[in-house]
Amino acid sequence: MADKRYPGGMTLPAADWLRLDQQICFSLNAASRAFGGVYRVILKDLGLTYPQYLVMLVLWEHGELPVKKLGEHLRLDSGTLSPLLKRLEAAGLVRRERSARDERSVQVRLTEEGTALRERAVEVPRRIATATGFDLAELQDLRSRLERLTTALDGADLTETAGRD
Amino acid sequence: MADKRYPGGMTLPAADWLRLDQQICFSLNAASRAFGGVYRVILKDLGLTYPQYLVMLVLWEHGELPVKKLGEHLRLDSGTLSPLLKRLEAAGLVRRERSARDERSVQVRLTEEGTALRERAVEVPRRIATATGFDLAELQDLRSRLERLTTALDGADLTETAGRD
DNA sequence: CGCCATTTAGTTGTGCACAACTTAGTTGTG
DNA sequence: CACAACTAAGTTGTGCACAACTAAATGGCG
Repeated sequence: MADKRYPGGMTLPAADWLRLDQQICFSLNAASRAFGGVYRVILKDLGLTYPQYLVMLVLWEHGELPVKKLGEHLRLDSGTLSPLLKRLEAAGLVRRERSARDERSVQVRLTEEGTALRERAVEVPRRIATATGFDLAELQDLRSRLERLTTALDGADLTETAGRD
Repeated sequence: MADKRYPGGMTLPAADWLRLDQQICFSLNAASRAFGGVYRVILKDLGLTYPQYLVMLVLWEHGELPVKKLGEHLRLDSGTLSPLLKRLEAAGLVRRERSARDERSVQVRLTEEGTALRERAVEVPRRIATATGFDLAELQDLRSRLERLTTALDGADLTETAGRD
């Protein structure tokens, strides 16, 4: 119980694992929130929150989409998207309408105003990138590591439940 | 406006920046939430949420702390911590008491139950690390990159406001 | 001492994430 | 066709993040 074998072949005392774990999960969490803070300031001009901006990015790239597809792109479910989209609609940036072909589905499409907002958003990424202090290669590298991490976490087998064997 | 110089000396069309930006901010966000999902499952046994676990980690490492110091460690303010600590107190894991020396300050300390929970928590980090599929060196490296990122973002000068130059 | 700026927690309100559930529409099968 | 299984979106409830604010205590400074 004191030491644990690990993929890299290295071992650490369990007490140190607690500290390391704290550092890693915390850094990720902190970086994510720091990012959110920077976006919050920069997006204020556009009247968007960070998650709303992500939705708009997807719509600018893919055009009209059903809520379901939007959720797949963003890894979000209708519980999060429904109220968010309602706010975007209230802001006049998107419209939601039931698909005629499949009445279960709701198509989300940009309004003229929503499409126009893209012009004002094109400068956001550069400002964000500058704020990170990272160069392009580093950002790309970080992105690929994070995607690998997310894939691993999503596919992780967590059945090794506490007490049982 | 089409191309932007960038620290690394590389350039990209603005439209591609929008896509890249989407990828990077989104991967960080997604990784953070994927982490949260894994923690949620693993911490269920301990009756903790992920932010509550972070608070417990700090308390296990540093012992009794005022809310203010706790917030500095976790990059959180009282608006988040106050209700969270109230829930931890309701769960019997911590106690909060006004400092006698400075009555503005509230000391947060572990109860016996809270201290004892550490024994059951020591296996969490290993399970998390395994779920990431990363080896120790990669995790350390990722952590240091994320910390550098957070520092840069926190210190970023965002005064380059929209319209002006 | 009296007064005011500062500091520390806490409260309120908004928005997001997510589990669990509801509602309505669709599809497959006998 | 009837009916069960499934699917899409929305709703409800809990908890977190954060801005803006309030309340109370502290610490200077004239």
